[in-house]
Amino acid sequence: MTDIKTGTPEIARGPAKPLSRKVPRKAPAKPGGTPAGKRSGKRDKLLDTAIALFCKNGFHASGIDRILKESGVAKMTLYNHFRSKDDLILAALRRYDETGRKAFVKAVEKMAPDPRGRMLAFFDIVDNWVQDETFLGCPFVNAASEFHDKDHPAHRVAAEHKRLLGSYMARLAGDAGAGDPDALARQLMLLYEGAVNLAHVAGDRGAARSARTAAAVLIDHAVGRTAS
Amino acid sequence: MTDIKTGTPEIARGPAKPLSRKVPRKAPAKPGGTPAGKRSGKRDKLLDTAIALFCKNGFHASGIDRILKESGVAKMTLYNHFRSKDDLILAALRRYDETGRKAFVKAVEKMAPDPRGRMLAFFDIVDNWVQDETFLGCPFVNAASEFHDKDHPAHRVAAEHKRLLGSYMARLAGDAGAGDPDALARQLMLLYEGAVNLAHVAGDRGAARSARTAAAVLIDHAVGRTAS
DNA sequence: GTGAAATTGGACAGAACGGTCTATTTATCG
DNA sequence: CGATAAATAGACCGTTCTGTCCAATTTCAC
Repeated sequence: MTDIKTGTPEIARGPAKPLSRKVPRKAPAKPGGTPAGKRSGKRDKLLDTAIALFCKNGFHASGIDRILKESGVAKMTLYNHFRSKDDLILAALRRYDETGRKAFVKAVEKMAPDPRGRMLAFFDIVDNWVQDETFLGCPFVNAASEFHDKDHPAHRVAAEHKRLLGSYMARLAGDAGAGDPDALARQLMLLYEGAVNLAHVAGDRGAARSARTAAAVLIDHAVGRTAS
Repeated sequence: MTDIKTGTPEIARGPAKPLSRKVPRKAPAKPGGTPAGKRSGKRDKLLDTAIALFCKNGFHASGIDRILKESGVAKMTLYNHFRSKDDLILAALRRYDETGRKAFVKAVEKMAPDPRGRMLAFFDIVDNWVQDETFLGCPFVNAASEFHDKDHPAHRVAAEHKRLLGSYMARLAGDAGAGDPDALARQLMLLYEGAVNLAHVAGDRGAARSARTAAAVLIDHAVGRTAS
């Protein structure tokens, strides 16, 4: 793990040494082009188990041995795919960011066709999320909580996740005709962040619905004011 | 620490066994009434050091030995005042809640005399907070992140902290003449929570100012709509 | 089948963890 | 002063942690 005394994360820069002895098997690279399919089942299994345990019990509190036991993978397999626990944490967060964000956007766009409706759908999806019994807070907020150093890779991934989500919201705000899309998006992201965290910390089940109501007010204010 | 396998916090209920051999020295209880003064300097020092380290490095990542070294207190002194590390965490959070919330309210009331001004002052103070170089996120969000179990005492303290802050905001909203003070307060608390967390996770320095702008819109909407 | 790579289980190391115990010193108050 | 309680340093215990090493086995491409 990162040495908390020096505060220097040891895996900040990309891979230096190859992880596996040679090139990992991965795609056979047939000229015909066989679809990659299950590239590395063990790796995926590790990442799935890891992110689940990190979400449930925290990053520091989730031991390697626990992850291995739960995933049914041998220790050396883990250390062939990842350099360290920090590296595993980082990979799990990155994966969760990509898949989670894609799924989120997809759900939003499926729920409403117009930008205003999509901005509101944002909060409907959050409502579904926080009402879920398995809801354990935003994994990226949790990551930033355990890795306070802004230069820590895990914190960086968390910040980037929030930034990308905000960019999407700004695009919607622009499409909706807001005079200052970035300003509106920022305000809506405040409500989003607030809803997720109040739901988690205070156990407020209705946080997302309140956020939606407030969002509607802010949207109308921002759009109506400059559109009229 | 709490056994993460069973998930059962062992210090949920109040003190069962006395911590010190006899009654701690504390106030001499002279009939004349000598002011308590420094009741237990060591205990306070431990709590101060502990909360600082917990904020900086996290709860799990802050070892007992580190806290002792930093505070210059012997290990047995700690275990005479607190039953366990979990107990120390809890006491530190409780103390931070009380002093922090009092200071917050005091600053708000000093900054503006009227309820509407005070609701906005809320966000000015948050702005000061998050702009501070030493800002490390909300300790209670951090606590809830590391102790996900809603029944864990630390999570409970965090939830109570948010609830009390929300109650204060609701009182202001009522005084300001909002038709539904609880609803407005909830919306403003969403902005508060969002500002603190976006500032921390995404490093957004302007989050609190954006929150203030949005808060003004929501306040005017809630008050003007029902007051007219 | 053959050979190379991936995976396995388990032992192991070295450090850090929370917590206990004891013997000793320091401070406080009647 | 003398009694009593608080605080001290440090050894110590059992556990858990990340990470390493190895010999044996399985998987897969050809």
